[in-house]
Amino acid sequence: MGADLGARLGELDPASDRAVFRQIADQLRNAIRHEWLKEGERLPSEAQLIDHYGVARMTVRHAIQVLQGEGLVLAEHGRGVFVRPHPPVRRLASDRFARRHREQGKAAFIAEAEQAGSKPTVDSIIVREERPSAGISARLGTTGKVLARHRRYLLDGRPVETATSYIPLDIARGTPIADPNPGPGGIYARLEDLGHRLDHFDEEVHARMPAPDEAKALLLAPGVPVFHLIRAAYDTDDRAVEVCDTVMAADAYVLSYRLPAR
Amino acid sequence: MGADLGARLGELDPASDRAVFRQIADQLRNAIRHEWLKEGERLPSEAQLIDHYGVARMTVRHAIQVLQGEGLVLAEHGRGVFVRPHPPVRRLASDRFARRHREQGKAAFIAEAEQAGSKPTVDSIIVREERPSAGISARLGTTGKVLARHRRYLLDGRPVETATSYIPLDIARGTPIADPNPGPGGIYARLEDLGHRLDHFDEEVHARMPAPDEAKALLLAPGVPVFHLIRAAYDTDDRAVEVCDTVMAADAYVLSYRLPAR
DNA sequence: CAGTGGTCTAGACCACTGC
DNA sequence: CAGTGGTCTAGACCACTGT
Repeated sequence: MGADLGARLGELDPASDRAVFRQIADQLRNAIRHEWLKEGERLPSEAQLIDHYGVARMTVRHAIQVLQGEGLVLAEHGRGVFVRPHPPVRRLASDRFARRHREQGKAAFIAEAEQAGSKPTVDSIIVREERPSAGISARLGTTGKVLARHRRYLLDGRPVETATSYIPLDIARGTPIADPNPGPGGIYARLEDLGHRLDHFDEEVHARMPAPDEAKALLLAPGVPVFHLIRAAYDTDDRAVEVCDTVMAADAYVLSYRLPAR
Repeated sequence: MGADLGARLGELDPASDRAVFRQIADQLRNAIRHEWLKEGERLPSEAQLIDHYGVARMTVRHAIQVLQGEGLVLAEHGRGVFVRPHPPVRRLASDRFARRHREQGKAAFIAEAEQAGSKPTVDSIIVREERPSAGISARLGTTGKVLARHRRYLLDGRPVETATSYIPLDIARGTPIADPNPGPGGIYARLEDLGHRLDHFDEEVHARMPAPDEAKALLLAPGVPVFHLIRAAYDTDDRAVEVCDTVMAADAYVLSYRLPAR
C-alpha cells in the first residue's frame, strides 16, 4: 500500500475494548473522510491490510464489510475495493407536476432529464389490470382491479427508478391511458383531457433498505437505501384519480419541497 | 427450531450457482415475508441452523448478516436473532410549520407529539456561535460564524431525530433565540416577534446510511437508513432567516407533502 | 500468469442472557 | 449454569481482472 497511507492508517490499540475489525474500519473510514483516500481510489488490498495490521483475513474482510454497509466503499471482484464515487444526483422539485410543465407535451421524467442534459430512457413498460395492495386500494377508494402501469426509468443508461401508476378502471378503460404509450404529456395530460382537472398531489416519502429484487432492478450497490414514494393525484372534485408507487435509488436523488408558513 | 419451520425452511440446492449463505438468507427472508416467522419472533439459533443445513457456523452467520443489512432482523447478544418489529411511525405533514400551529404556543415537535399521544423529550441542547458548513453558509448568505442551536428529540424515550438550527448573528444575537429555551412557540415564533414574518420553507430530503456517530445518537439498528433534511426558512423579504439540518431515523418517520398541480 | 476479492470450513475463546 | 451471539484465527479452494 502507499507508504503515505501506511503511516496514516496507524496501528491497533490492543488495550482498547473496541473490536479489532472496528478499529480497522475506523481507520479506513477516517482516511476516506480526510480524503487521504479519494473518490474512486483503491483501498489497500486485503493482503496488504493483513500485513499491516497482522490479523487474519476474515478480520480485514469484516472491517471492509462494515464500510460497505455504510455505503462508503464498493468491492469489485478481482479488481479491489474502491471509495464509492458520488453519482450525479437528480433533484426533484415540488412543482415538478405543475401544469405549465405538462403543457410542453412531455412527461415529467423525460422533460426534466433532457433539461438537465441527461439521456432519459423508459423500459419494462407493462400495462395491465391488477388487484393492487390494500394501501393503494384505500387511497383510490376502489375494491377490485384497477389499471396498473409499470415502468422503469434510466438516466444515461443507469436505472434509477421503478414506478407503478394505478388508475381506477372506470376512468382508464378504453382510453389512451390503457395504451403503453399514452401520448404527449403522459397520463396526467390524458386525465385532464378526460375532464379530470388535476388539483394537487399528496406525496408520502419513506426510506428503507431495498429488497433483493429492488436492488437488482436498480443495480444498487450495498449500503444504498431507496426512497419509496406513494403519490396520489386528486382532481378538482377531490377524487383520487391516480396513485403512483415509486422506488428510487436514494443516492441518485434529492427531493425538494416547498412548505407554506401560511 | 420449530418442526413446522424446519420443514418450511427446506434444503440447500447443491447444484445451484447461488452461494450457500445466500440460499439460507433467501429461505429465512421467505419465512419472514410469509409470516411463518412473525414480527418479534426469534429465528432458529445459529446452532439449529448449522444442524439443519449442515454448514459451518460462519456460513450461517453470513446469511444472518445479509438479513441484518436489509433491516429485516435484529441480533441480540445472548438472546437470539429476532424479526425486527416495525416501530411506531411519526408522520410529518407539509403544513407542520403553519402559523396556526405555532400560535398555540408550542414548538412543532412538542405540539405534534402530544397530539399523537406520545411523550416528547428534548435533550442535548447546545447553543453557541459556530462556523457552519459551506452548504449552510451559502443558504444563509453568510460568511463567518452564525448562531447554532443543537438538540436531540426523543419520543417515549426513544431518540428519533437530531437537529441543528443555524441563524445569522445579526438576527439572533442578544435575543431569546440565543437562549437554550427560546420561549413559547419556539424560535420561529421569536423570529416573527423580531419582525421576520415567515413566508415559506424550502426543504431538501436525502436518504443514506448513517455514519457511526449518527447510529449511536439515534440508537439505530443495522440496516436502518436516515433521512437527512436541510430546511431553509424564508421571510416575506425572501431572506433566509434560518436553516435547519436534521437527521432522522428513517424507520420512525413518514414524510408527507402536498404538491400543487397548479 | 499473479493478484484481487468471494466463499467456506473447523475450530477457539469471549460476553451476554436467563434460569 | 447452559444457551445464545460476538470476535478471531488459519487455513482451503474458487472466480474474476488485468498483463
